[in-house]
Amino acid sequence: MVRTPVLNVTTIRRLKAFPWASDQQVERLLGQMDLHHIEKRTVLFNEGVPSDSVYFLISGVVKLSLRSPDEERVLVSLISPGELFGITSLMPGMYRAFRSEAFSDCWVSSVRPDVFVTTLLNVPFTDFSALMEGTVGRWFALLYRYTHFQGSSLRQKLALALLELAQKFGIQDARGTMLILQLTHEDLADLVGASRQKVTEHMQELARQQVLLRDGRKLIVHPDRLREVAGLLLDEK
Amino acid sequence: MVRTPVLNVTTIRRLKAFPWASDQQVERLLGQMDLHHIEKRTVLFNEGVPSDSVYFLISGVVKLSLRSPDEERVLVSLISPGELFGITSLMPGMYRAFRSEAFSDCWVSSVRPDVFVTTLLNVPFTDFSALMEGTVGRWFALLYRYTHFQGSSLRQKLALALLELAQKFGIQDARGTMLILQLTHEDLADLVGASRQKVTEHMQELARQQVLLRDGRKLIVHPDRLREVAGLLLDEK
DNA sequence: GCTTTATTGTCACCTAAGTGACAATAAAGG
DNA sequence: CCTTTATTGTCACTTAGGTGACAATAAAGC
Repeated sequence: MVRTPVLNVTTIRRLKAFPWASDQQVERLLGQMDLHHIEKRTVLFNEGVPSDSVYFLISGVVKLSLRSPDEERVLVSLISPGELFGITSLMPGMYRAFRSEAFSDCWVSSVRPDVFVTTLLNVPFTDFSALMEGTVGRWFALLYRYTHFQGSSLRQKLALALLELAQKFGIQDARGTMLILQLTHEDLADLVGASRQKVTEHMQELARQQVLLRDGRKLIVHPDRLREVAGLLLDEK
Repeated sequence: MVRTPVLNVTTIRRLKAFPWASDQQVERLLGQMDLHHIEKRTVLFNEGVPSDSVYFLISGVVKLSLRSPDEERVLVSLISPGELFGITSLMPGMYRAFRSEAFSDCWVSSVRPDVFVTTLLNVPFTDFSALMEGTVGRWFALLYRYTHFQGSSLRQKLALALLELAQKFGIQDARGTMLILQLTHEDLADLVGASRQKVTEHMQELARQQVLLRDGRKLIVHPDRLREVAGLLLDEK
């Protein structure tokens, strides 16, 4: 038999959550939060689905994970009681980046992100959310790249890094996306955490396979093929 | 001779920065922003120093990097014009996590984080900043771990991961910090991106060197020694 | 308590990537 | 245009960590 925990201001304070918020705000927030019991190994959400709620962990442990190119699971993080998770929902139009599942039996609460923000900050959600995207959106993109590096070969890491560069520094060209940035193989090596020599070898291989081509010292890449090399599903990112 | 760029609403719009903000807000923000020309290779800030301004890149490319355990530089990210960076300053009491330096000659503008937030969001900075910490602070900790994984040996990655777990799931014990979480070597392997077998080997090595000890299937770690193994400076994190 | 299943320990062997050491180019500076 | 310096290309050799295949424990279920 499972005993339903009480979700009140005292509980929140004990978990050291939202320490800055007033009792009144917490009270109002709680009125909008629901409560679920989740059994070990149950999936709360999967990567790729739309982000529509913020979660709050009351008890137990939640695991965030990711599918690596070779079908292995990358364990991204373990969430402890009192933590918020699923916060991609605070940015506009985001999809879940990780799968979340109960690592042990859990009590979890969820709220709509707009309710969460307006209650605790008294600001329109769209404004907040846009500001988040413009600021921490960058961090998120970095986290995306780094978590995907896990369990990838150098070839895949290179593809992932070039893809990110193409989004940031690419301009359309008849032959593909040209990077308006002179990067040496050494720079690329520092970016993917590899040796200069191996980067040279792999870049040549990628050029031979028409994934990219070099025009002098400018790079022209083919995002679709890079995505394929990186082992991403075609709809990802 | 360098020509000083004009920093007005038109420039901001052209760079597609703060698309959600009104002309009025942008105007007010610009009144509070200064402008610097930064020559290639100049360091804007170093990791470890207090975070006291938000930066906005007008032209050129800025590089974010990190010192890895073996003194190599990890290239974390390249910033393109129109992007904000140095946003650790939006969270309370944070230190810079990366070094930022001009990758090419740049024009950069900076603002005080409180001015930035109050102008664009009309909310007290302390409230905003506390909310940021409670939400995206997690992402930041993850990014910290993953960037530090770069260029680390399995041994160092394990130490880093255990350190994070100790912070989240550790309780003080006469013999060190006990993890109130049953993790198998397989879980740890998934967390650091390694094979189960090698994790077993390294965990034994770490136990032999008194960095951690096992009480049944519970782990007791020694954060200071872990920090040492991870190759962090003693003041870091 | 005994059987079953999960976890840990240990090996020999394999492979991707690191390393050092150059030659071959290409760019930059005068 | 020529010299200097930075970048790329190539290769043999080393090494950390992956892999498969077990035995030895420990935990869980009945």
